[in-house]
Amino acid sequence: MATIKDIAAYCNVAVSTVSRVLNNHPDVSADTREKVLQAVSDLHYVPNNAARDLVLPQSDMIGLVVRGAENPFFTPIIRAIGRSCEAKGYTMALHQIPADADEVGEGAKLAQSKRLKGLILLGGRYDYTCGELKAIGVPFVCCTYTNHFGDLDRDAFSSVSINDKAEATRAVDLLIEQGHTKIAILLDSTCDRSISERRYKGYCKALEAAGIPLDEGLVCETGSFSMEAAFKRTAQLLAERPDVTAIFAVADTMAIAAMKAIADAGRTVPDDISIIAIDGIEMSLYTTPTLTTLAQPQALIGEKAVEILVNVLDNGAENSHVRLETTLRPGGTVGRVHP
Amino acid sequence: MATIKDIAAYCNVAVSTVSRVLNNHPDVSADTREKVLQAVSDLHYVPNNAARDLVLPQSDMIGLVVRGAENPFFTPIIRAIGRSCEAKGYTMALHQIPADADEVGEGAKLAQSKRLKGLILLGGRYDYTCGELKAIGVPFVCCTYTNHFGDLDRDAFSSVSINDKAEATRAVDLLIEQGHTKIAILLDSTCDRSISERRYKGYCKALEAAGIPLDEGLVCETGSFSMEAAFKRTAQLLAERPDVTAIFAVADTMAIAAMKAIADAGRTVPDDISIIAIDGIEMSLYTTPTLTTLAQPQALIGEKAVEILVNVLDNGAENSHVRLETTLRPGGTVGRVHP
DNA sequence: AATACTTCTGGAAACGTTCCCAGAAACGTT
DNA sequence: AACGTTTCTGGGAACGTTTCCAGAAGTATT
Repeated sequence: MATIKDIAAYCNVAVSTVSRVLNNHPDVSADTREKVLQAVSDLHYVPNNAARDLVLPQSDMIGLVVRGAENPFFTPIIRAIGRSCEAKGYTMALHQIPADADEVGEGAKLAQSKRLKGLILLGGRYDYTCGELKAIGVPFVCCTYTNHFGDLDRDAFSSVSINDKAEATRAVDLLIEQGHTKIAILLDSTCDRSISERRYKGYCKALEAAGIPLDEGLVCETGSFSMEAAFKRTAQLLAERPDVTAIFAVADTMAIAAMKAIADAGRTVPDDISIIAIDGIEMSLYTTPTLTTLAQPQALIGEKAVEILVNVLDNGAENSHVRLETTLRPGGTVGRVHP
Repeated sequence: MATIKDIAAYCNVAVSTVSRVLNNHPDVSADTREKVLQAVSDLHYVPNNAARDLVLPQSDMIGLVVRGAENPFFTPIIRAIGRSCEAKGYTMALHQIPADADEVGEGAKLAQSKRLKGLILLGGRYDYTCGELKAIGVPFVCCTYTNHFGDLDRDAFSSVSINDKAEATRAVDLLIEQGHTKIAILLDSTCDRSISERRYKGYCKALEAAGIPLDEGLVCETGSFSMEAAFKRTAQLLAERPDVTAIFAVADTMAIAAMKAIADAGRTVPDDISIIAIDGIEMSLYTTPTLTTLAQPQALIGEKAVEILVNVLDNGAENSHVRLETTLRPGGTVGRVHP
């Protein structure tokens, strides 16, 4: 509860002097500095952030707004962002928002009310209007957004993500190479502008290129992103379509839930059903068999996001859009089709 | 960037009037209120939190300091805390700290610099001194701490957790009931005052009660909490001790990693090796076989923590210590020992 | 018509910082 | 001895809010 004034009174100096000591300004004599520092520790002084933020033109805080933080895919990204911010002299302020909230709108309010210098948006759709974007005023970067901008103003923000459509095609191609033709896709929804939609498009593209007609009965929407929904939807698929031989899941968590449903149905991975996913979460290294997945460079995503943002902030750089590539993490869940 | 002054000027009223409107004070006429609200939306006004926090005696923020947020066990707890805070009119401020940081010390600084009303500490050890605790001044509750207070002043804080020792005993008893005697324990460390230490004690107690001598070679410390470490340590155990028939893991994540090591070694769960754990994370529902675990009431832990804290905050209640019980979630990883 | 309420509004202090500006003190140079 | 430098220190404004206090305007009561 001690304030800077108490410190000043305690050692008979002016508040401005105390402030100088606290902020490591050079023009203060050695013994005054020591005296003040002593008082700080004697009185257990801790600076009041509100006062500091109020007077400072801007904070050194970068806001990280994450929607759906329960997804373990985000964990390493969040950590990387935290670390990178620190390395660049910024502080990360983490803000979780519910899955049904509007990420950008929330971020805008947050940025203004907390005087954030920049914003990183993680996880979510990008179904906001361009006007809202510009109104924010603070630079921001969208992480793991899709690469399809639609009617968005590309120059108004930065982004870092994989090419969802192309990577999905790659994943499905791997199944096709093994002779699969009855390939199901497991996704939360094909809803407009979602990451799933882009991956769904990639799935369609791969099928088309291989001359496999799209089979609506193999498109499995779960309605939500939960493992439970993925589990149930897979069980339903297996019951309805005994001919399916492979599943492409748009997320590792979904794939893991699907594997359980397959096992419960008395089928085997990969002998009866092959499965591949995109994400590369830690947990998917520990399934049996190990999940075959296109691993996203999670740490790199976080680092790049901070790098781009800080570049805009410190050097006035232009907004940019970075596309990263996944790495195939070969597991044991993809096998040759059995006739 | 618009301030309350801009609003006041825009519609020819005093700043105090604007403030009243913004804070829903009753004593302001209907048309003035409307005029101000119009200005607020015209000028895209967003209140400056720093200024508000500065003048207010205390914020309505409850700080949640979590160490090791990458552990999926915490996810539902965090969500429950967020929701409960909201329901009680408080705002949760989430603050992640690195695994090597001192949780309480960090929390103390945070609480003071951000004028938090209360603090919830999640995940971590309790190896701090009592003096530090008291110095904080703001009420706080420790979540998932162990129930052994040692030299701590019980009245200085609240806590909510399971009885780690007793639950561990219960878990190991379940293995013993199935005829197992060569039971390994998988933990990060038996380090003083950690949760693992308490569960280790419970393990020892169960063995002793059953007349099984403690076998040092079956006590598997991993050194860290990571899945990778658990995986490697289990592989080592299986190589060194072919006689082991059961494993008690102090956390679900560790158990899942262990199951992978067992599969890689060509052994089967539960036919060759039984495994049981404590925690009950979502992912452990999707292993094959489903992990048998003593599930902690994660949501309840979060809710209780907030309830206790708010009770102290709002009603000046005494600190209290709540012990919750786990629920056995029967899976398929525990079987009768084969001779 | 005077008084006492009620209802609404404005002025101003306060919160704890930072930072600009002015000036004191010490020192060297002419 | 007078003057410029340098080094350090103090005073005070400013940041954007909230809230107390005083008072204006309107209404009801005597």
